Amino acid sequence: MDNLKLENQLCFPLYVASKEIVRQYTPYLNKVGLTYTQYITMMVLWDKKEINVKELGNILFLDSGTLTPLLKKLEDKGFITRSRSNIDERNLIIKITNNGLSLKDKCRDIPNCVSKCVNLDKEEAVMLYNTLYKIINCMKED
Amino acid sequence: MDNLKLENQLCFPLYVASKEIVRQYTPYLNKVGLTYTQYITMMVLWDKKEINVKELGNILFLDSGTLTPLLKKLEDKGFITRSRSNIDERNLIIKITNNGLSLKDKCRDIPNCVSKCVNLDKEEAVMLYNTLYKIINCMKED
DNA sequence: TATAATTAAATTGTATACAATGTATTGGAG
DNA sequence: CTCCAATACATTGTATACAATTTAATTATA
Repeated sequence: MDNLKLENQLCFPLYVASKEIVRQYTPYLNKVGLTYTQYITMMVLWDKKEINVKELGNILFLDSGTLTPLLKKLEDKGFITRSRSNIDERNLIIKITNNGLSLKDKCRDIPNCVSKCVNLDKEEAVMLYNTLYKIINCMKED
Repeated sequence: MDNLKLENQLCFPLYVASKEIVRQYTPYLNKVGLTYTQYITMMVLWDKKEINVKELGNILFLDSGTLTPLLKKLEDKGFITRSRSNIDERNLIIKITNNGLSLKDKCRDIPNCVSKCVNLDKEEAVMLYNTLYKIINCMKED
């Protein structure tokens, strides 16, 4: 068995499924003025209201090279504010605005719309979820 | 249950796992002078020797906007050639070079190195593989 | 057979990703 | 208190991704 054949890779369907799922989100997210990465960033903010870039990066698995320009765009759109911490000027505090909070209502149906395109039964979805986090945690350790 | 919480998403661990796996490949691929996308492109070429951009895009789920610059880079590195078809000048034929063929030997151990970082038992891996292709096929239909 | 429609790549524009580097701030050792 | 290491974020450079448009070649149709 050739271990350098595309059909024998696990990484390839992972890479494709990830891209294609993100693509399914795109038309819905366009309507509310978000990209996929901006959307998951807003999810953290809907939950935490306030967070610094470092913590946000830890949660989203993204670094400042990705987050800095992305957060500036979310600020331009009026969904968040960016301000330095008084306690430690190195920290940039991201706060959600009222505009950003009310955006959540507009996104309410998006997860359902997308999950309809992915016909997994609940058992299969739970299995996938657990396996993916197992992979992620394996790699976190290094 | 809040369907806009990050922990309740299936797409998010998929997105993270995909990125992090690709990142695991990076140091090994650097040694042979490839990026991840170039690597999966070479996998197709190792198998098929010759293919046009359209077919390649269908296999890899990538469009010409991604492939055109990528294939130019692979040509610069001497792993492939790019030439128009005589039968239909619209088609660009990608052919693997001897240099590209011998690159495969240098990549032989890479899948094993990476899979060591992902501690899945065989049953779990097969399940993941099947679920991912199920998702991909669902979305192919639209 | 002229012309319209289709197709295959290439190009353009926008938005990630991430390694590597730079910069400003803070904390700690002497 | 001073200098040095560490930390947080920003910047730079390279490489995807993909929607939308353009260009060139081919096919279908009136």
